[in-house]
Amino acid sequence: MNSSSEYLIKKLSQKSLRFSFQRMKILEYLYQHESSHPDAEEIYESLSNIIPGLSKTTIYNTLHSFVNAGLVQAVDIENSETRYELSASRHGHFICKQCGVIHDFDIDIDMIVVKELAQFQVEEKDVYFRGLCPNCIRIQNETTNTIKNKKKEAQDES
Amino acid sequence: MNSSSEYLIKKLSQKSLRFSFQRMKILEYLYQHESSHPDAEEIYESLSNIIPGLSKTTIYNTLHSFVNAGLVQAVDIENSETRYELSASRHGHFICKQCGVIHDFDIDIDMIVVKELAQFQVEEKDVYFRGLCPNCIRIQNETTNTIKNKKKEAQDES
DNA sequence: TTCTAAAGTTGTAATGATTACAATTTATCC
DNA sequence: GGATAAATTGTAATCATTACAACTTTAGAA
Repeated sequence: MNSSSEYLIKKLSQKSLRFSFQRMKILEYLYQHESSHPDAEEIYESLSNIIPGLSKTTIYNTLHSFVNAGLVQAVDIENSETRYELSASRHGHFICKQCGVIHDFDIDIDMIVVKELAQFQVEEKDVYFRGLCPNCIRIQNETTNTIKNKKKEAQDES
Repeated sequence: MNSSSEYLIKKLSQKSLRFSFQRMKILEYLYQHESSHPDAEEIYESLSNIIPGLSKTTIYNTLHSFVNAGLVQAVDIENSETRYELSASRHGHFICKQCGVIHDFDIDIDMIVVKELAQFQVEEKDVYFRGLCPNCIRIQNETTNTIKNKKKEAQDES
């Protein structure tokens, strides 16, 4: 057992969770794919190659355990699959409506204090933005220009 | 056809949508249940009594049309069903993890400008808070006190 | 080290919101 | 009134997630 496993064992036991190879690999996967915000399916597909006989139920169980323990955060910006990321400093999430890419952005969410909610116990704050990412804006503009040019050509010909 | 239907016809035609009894009733339902943020199922159950033979597909189709037209907003604070509300001034949504009630709160979302997203085209901004509502906090405290009292009684008896 | 109970894993079946689709009906425009 | 595109309906399919029961592994006690 290597040192990173020992570190994880400590980390997990602090949260009353037991160590397992599956859990180690799932957490490792999230660590190595921080920016892509993988969903359960993606994690399952990738780890199936490393862990023969891995069950998708394990992926779901583990992710839930991690979320409950505060190790991992669920990103529910899509109404289809839940995506996951390691718990880190709070930030906002932008999702591109076109290509689906999720982009993290810094935002001081703790700064957002709502007087109206004084009597409420606010435990989680999520800021979700939706729109077009720079890449998709560029593609859209190129397409629009092509159409305009085609129209112009047609007019010139007539 | 009464005046409110005429108003709706105008409103719908502005969005290139046709009038129908179903659409009128769905919009009416959302209007009369603004604070409860109903989901498709709830709308369907309620309107089935008024519109015999109503199809759930119609509820989904209509809600999608309304959202596309900007008449209605989807609230995806729960990872299960999507809930709906009439488009109004932007506000935040708080959901109670215990009882599921959704509470709207005023927040100047337009104020939230993220320099990092200058190259992005931000079309929608959602602020979702999660935690406990005042009512559930009260219930929780009462339960806790009851347990404490029971423990104390047990100690006193021994 | 061995034993044991609790926790984790697995596979399959079920759930439940949402969508696809084709037939029928309806609204709008001429 | 008739034509046409749009809306409605009902049924079947989809797909992420959960329920559950049998089996395996972990962690701590003996």
